[in-house]
Amino acid sequence: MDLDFAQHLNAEQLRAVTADDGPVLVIAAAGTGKTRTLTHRVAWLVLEREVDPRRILLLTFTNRAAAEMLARADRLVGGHVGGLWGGTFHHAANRMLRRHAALLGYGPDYTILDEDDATRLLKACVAELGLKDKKFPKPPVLAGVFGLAANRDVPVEETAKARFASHAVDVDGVLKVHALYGQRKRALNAMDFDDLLVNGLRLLREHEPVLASYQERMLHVLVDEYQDTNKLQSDFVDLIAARHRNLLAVGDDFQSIYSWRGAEVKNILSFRARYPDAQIFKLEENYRSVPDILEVANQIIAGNPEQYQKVLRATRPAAVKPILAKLADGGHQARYVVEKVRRLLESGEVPPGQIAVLYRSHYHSMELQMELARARLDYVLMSGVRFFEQAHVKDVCTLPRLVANPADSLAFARLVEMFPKVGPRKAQNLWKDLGEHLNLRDAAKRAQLAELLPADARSSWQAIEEKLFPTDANDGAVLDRPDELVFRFLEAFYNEFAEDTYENARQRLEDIEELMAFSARYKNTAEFLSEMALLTNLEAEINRNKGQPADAIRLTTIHQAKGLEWQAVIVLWLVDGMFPAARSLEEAADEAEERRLFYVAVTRAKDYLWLCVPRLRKARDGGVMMCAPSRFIDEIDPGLLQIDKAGGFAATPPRWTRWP
DNA sequence: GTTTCGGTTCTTTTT
DNA sequence: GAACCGAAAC
Repeated sequence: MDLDFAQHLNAEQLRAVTADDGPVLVIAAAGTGKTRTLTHRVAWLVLEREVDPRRILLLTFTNRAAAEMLARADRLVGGHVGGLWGGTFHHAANRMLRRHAALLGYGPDYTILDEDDATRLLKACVAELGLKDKKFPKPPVLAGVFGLAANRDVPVEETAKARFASHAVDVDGVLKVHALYGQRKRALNAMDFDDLLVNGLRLLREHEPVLASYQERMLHVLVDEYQDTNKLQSDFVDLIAARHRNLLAVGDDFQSIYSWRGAEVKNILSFRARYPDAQIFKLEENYRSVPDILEVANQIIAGNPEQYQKVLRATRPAAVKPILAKLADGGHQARYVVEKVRRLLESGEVPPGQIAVLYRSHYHSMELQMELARARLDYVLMSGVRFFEQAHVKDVCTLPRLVANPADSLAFARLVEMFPKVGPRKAQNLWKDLGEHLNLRDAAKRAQLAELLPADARSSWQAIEEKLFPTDANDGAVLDRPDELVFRFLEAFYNEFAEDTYENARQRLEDIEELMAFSARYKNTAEFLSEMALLTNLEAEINRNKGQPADAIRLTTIHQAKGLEWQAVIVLWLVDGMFPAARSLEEAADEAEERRLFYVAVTRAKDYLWLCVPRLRKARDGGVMMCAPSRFIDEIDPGLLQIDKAGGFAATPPRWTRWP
């Protein structure tokens, strides 16, 4: 099959796509066809260089990016990229680890702990060590410190000391928690997200034959969003690519927004130092945005000192100026956005799916959500709580988890704590009495559990026992199918439990229906559970709307908007303290990253851009406080923006909820 | 001694 | 919302 590469690509892109073997770095500014370049590179390798797709490794930052690129590459080459390894770093590591887990002392069916699991386990560790104290860091904070240390490949002690420098924190205690947490994970046969990367790297470093086989196999390694790789990830890439040295990294240092997770812009800035023979290509021609939006973007980023100087060159004709909307408060902002969205939709020029509202933090969207609901406008929320991490989803996955990994104490505790008269304490004692192990295939073990449960809880369990293990059927079959397992669990217990527990039980049960449909796609329970842990809500959203792309307005954080584009973009709460976020300024003292985040937001827009600046925000005590416009707004030449004072609206009337 | 319930507080960003 | 805390209920 013939593909005319020169016709599909501009000169810059074509040079990158057809580059010779050896290390290649592509600096791709926003909207310059980064994905196009990567997908065409894959097509080029397969079609022109006749590389077997199974020998190409494509590492991406999100599952969505991987899915999109694979689909596009597949279209380009006419369906011949099957077998290409594509996915996130975590996925790639997981894939290797499943195969070689024993080498590191794990069972092949190790459980992946999501954030919620990890936090619970940490909490238990803190309690066990008797460190529960007002002044001791909370589990999510500890998780953050441990994660940062792991991802930067730096000792926990160092990270903890730096993080708690200004507080009198018991660093010794923190280290003890870390050690115990590690032990517990081992006992559970479980890895958290960081362990996947750490152990993936260890596997390669400590087991020469494994490393050699992957190095030999991966003839070409392509990495997307290279500016957001951390130490572990860049080491991983360097190791895998060391044999053939066909490494192509694509990224944009201006869009590095994950340093808080250990990402190092240094990786992209020092690429040439590590690969002196690297060919470097720059993509600067922007096909996405109108010139005024690009000019705003260029001015924003000019405030940052970076090494790869580049200017976005517009290719589109001039159109409307970006709008700076001066608003009274959050309520006003919400009504203003609804009004603008309405007008865009009425004009017929912009479909709902081409409108996005972006913000720094999830909670910034609360008022708008209410206003959109009131206006009966549909929206899709890429929300804070991941689909798979919602309480009800986790509840129904306890049985599959125990089947896959009988040592999974977290799943066990979650399961029995749903029963009456069983709380954390009882669950812990039960687990001990069961020998810290519950194999559901073992009838005697199940009987033992029934025996140990308090009377009120026993009937709950017996209903489950009868549904799951009817005496006449052959036992194992149900257990191997997560959808069937979940379905029976619903019938025996959870439907009723949900009705009693949740106000919105119906909606939650609908989620579970979706979950069952999703799980039916997987061959076995372990694989399904891995995917569940590694997919974010963004991908879940796509799965849920499969077949019919959601034609609704999108509400999303800027972080999750990375790599996406819309005709119309509205950015909320451009106010000092919210954007830039006060916390990120004090903790990391890194204004530059917040500025890059703003740059990412602005460069998502193709035609229309609104920057919203309310004057008042709610204070913690329920009152209101004045706020200064974001410092980033001041960095933009006022002549570039059209000011909208939105005079037709009034501030939200105060609500007298409390007598002064 | 535990579980359960009701009220209060607080929200950065994600695999 | 959901995580936390304190007090009532078993």
